[in-house]
Parts: sequence; C-alpha cells; structure tokens
Amino acid sequence: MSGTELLENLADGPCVVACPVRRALDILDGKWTLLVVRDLLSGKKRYSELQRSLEGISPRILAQRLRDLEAQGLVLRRVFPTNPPTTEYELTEQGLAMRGIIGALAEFGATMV
Amino acid sequence: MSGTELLENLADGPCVVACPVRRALDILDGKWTLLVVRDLLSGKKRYSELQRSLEGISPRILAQRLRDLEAQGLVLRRVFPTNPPTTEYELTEQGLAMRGIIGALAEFGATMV
DNA sequence: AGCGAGCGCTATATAAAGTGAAGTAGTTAC
DNA sequence: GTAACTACTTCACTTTATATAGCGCTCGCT
Repeated sequence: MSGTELLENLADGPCVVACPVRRALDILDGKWTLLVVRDLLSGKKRYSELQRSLEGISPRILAQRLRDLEAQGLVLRRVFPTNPPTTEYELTEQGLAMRGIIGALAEFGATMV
Repeated sequence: MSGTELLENLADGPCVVACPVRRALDILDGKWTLLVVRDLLSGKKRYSELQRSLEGISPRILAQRLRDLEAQGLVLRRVFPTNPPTTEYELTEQGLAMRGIIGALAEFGATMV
C-alpha cells in the first residue's frame, strides 16, 4: 500500500485501532530520533561523529536512541577492537525505509521559512 | 526543491546550519502533534472530536498543541457563538503541506509489523 | 425545579523525558 | 607527564507530558 492510499484510508475517520501513523510515531518517539536517522542516511557513522553532528545532544540520549533504534532492528551496531575501540552505526534495510519520512520532513521544513 | 534533492544535499554531511529536517522537527515537536495533524487532514474537526479520536491525550496537551499549531500558521481556529459554543480546527494551506509527512509515516508504520 | 450530560477548556500535582557537567578506563601522541 | 581520543555512564536539574479534577454555560428529561 502506498502512502497516498494509506492517507485515503485515514481520511475515513479516526484511527481507532492501531494506526500506522501512530505505530511509526511510537517507534520514532524522542526528540532526537529522526535526526539520528537523518545522519545515518548518508552512510555509517561512529558515535563521536554523530555527537559532533547533532549539536546539543547529550551523550546519554544519543546512546539511548541508538540502543532503541538497534532494538527495533532499524540500526546495526558494530564494535571494532581497534585502538581506541570504535563503534559503527549503520541503518539496516528496514531502517532505510525511513528515507521517505526524512525526505518529507526536509521538504516541509524548507517551505517553513 | 524536492524531497529527494534535499536528501541528496543532506548526504554531504551534517547539517551544521539550520537544517530543514531539524526545522520541521522543531515545529512538529511533541508526542501528539503529528497525530493531531493526521486527524485534521481528513477535514475540520471540533475539540471534542479530536479528544475522542486521540485516545489517551490529556485535554491540556491537546489545547496546547492546537495553540502551537495555530501560532505556526498551520491550523485555523474558529469559534462559533452557538449553544454550547463550538470550536472548529482546520488545516491552513500551509498545514496541508504536511500531508507528505503523514503519508510517509503511514507507509513506514505499515511495514513495521 | 432539579439532575445529569455535553461543550471547550483550565488548574494542580505527579511522572516521564531530556539536559549539562562531570567522570571512567584504556591508549596514544606530544 | 599530560593532554586527548574512544564510547559511553552517573548524577542533579529542568522541561515536557500525564492523570485527575473542576469551571461556567446550556440543553433535555422528569
């Protein structure tokens, strides 16, 4: 089902039962979640790269969001036994499905000057 | 600029300066904001209709979100001097631009079973 | 006349989420 | 030796959301 078709179904009334929009928002809850996803859309990133890019995020929240996304199967985490040890985060196939959301947000944000 | 083009620009690196995704998320911040928008996409709604549809929302938050959306120019609020007085909320032209976001969320939420 | 229901909220108290500064443990470059 | 990099954790604090109660009004019912 496409986004447009889903929208037409939504138009019939309130989502009484589990609505796909609500499910998406439950998964993507949290102030920084979609910004982490945005950064990962351009390829795998290390913890410190994300921290630098997401100006203002606290390390606690970044770690929490990455763990949550990993638990959802949206992000893959890989630790390398280098020196100092580095960790890489990468979107899974399923995680890449969020491209459309980020695109739509970017489009909307661009119109809101 | 389309969503895809914006995505390609994002791919170059972190959004150091005001990123459209970040701007969108700032505006749409809050757990219930996008669910309110989802409901309003199918036409104008009254306060009590929204409250019934958004099972679990507290009246305080609903009022706050509607006020915020109105302040952003995304929602139009109209009070009728009927008995009892009714209030109608409706998406503005600018508010309708969020259709793409809700569509993308619905599409993603549908894949996350 | 009195009762409860519906309208669109607001008030107050409490729980959850996020912030900011600091700390941890190991390694390496100056 | 000391400062920095790595990926985080801990703690005290603020911000945000929830739960519950209530307001002033009018309507229909009895």
